[in-house]
Amino acid sequence: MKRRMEKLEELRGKGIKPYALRYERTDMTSDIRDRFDALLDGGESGYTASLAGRIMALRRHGKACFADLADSGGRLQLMASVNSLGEASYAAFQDLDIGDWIGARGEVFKSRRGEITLRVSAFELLSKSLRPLPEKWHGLKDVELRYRQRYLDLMVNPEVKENLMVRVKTVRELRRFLDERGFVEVETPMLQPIPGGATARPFITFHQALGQNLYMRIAPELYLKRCVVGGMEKVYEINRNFRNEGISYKHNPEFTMLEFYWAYADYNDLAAFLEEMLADVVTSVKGTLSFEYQERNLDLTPPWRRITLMRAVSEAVGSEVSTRTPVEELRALANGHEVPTEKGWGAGKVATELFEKLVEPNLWEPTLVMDYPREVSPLARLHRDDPQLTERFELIVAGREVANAFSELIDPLDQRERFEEQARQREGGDEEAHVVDYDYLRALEYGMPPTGGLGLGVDRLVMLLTNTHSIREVILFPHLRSGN
RNA sequence: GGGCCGUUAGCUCAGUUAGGUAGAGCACCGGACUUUUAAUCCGGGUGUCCUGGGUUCGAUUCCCAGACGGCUCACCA
Repeated sequence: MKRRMEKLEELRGKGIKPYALRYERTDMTSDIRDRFDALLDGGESGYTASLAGRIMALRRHGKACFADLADSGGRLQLMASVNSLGEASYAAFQDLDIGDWIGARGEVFKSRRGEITLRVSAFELLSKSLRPLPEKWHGLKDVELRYRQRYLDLMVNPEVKENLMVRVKTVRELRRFLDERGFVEVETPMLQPIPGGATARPFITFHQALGQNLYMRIAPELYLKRCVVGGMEKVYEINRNFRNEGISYKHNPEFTMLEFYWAYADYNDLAAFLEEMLADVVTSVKGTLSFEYQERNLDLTPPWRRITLMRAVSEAVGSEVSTRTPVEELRALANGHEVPTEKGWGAGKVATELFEKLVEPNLWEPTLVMDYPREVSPLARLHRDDPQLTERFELIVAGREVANAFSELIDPLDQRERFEEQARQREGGDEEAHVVDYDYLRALEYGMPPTGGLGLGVDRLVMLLTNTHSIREVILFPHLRSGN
């Protein structure tokens, strides 16, 4: 770094500006590589290109010098020599450092060893790099540095960019799929006076002018449903949710969620739609529905297995349980399987806990778990055949929840009761119980059409598609504790 | 928040078994070299051994506390 600062001063002394304004680029390295792939070894193309990018490697050979130039399309070799540049300019080229941004112009040829190369006849320094790059061969492995200085990770570890592109494509394909089916994307508040739509601890912030607390949203759900009340029959939003919970390999404080609401549809429609959507999106992104995840095969080809939550729990505990099973019996089963319970919990919550501890981690192939208990689903419509259940399902893949969907609760009186139940749980010490949202109740009182709604964890889907273990591998700048 | 593990050069890592302030490869600096591509050859270690305290004649090494990270458990998606 010290040496490079000196170089910077030397350059300025020679009247060379180390930070240029612009450069007239004619081609990307990828274009050149595709276009002249068929050139014979040692052959000339007769084409003159201007490339721009960062120098990633330098191989100096006295009166000739090779460099690898990286742009967003890839890398291309440059060759500079006294013959091509002249003495003075060649000396300046030799003085470049790995990491410098340059623009280079010259004819494209293929070297004797078959490498497509630009013979530099003119170049200019576009931006001087003052810090040495991480090692070219081993790259940057220190995970802390990789996350804290992601720009370095992006520079030297190609798979980081590949994973990012899978994420970009996934989001793009989700949008395309929904747009093609008449859904419209809206933007609802990130700052909410009442944090609703999920049960989670929110981040709290304060609005000075209003003199009141606002909460970073934990879900867009209640606002999207207000859109449906207003007559928007197919709406969606892909954006961040914020939850003030623990950080782990599958949790980041801010994460990306797709939520859509579809008027006149129920949860059966949603299940079929989800199968179609993921099959379409994943095929577009990966070219296949069957791929490896964490050294096991994963096949997302629909139709997916469907099982009710009570059925799954019954199989796991080895005895029949249903919504008629008394809470004491469920507790006894939980104890027998070393699943801890808390005293305020009802039968529905205990059954769900049994499912999450005993069944969910073992569901590898995509599975639609149907009919969650009423007690754990304060915004879902009661099941048409059993009022202790709701018309709700979750999609579990590789042991993790990927999507959550239900026939929406549109009955304002029922919704009021459910909120009041949640309020009692809150008073009983459950900090994450849902807060009553009176304005939302008022919206429902104006009438909401029968609607199906679905939420999909985009980061978790991308983790599956990139075969990554940690959510931090699919989020560009994951949260870490700030150092001193 | 709990448990376990880790932190040494710009990067990737050795090492101090048993206390005497440290080494390799790449990168970097000087030299040779006009088709190399992890270029090669010759010469050169550039360091707050995470931080603070303790023990000791002496600590990067041993002890204690802390910071940050990883894995994991708990909460959650």
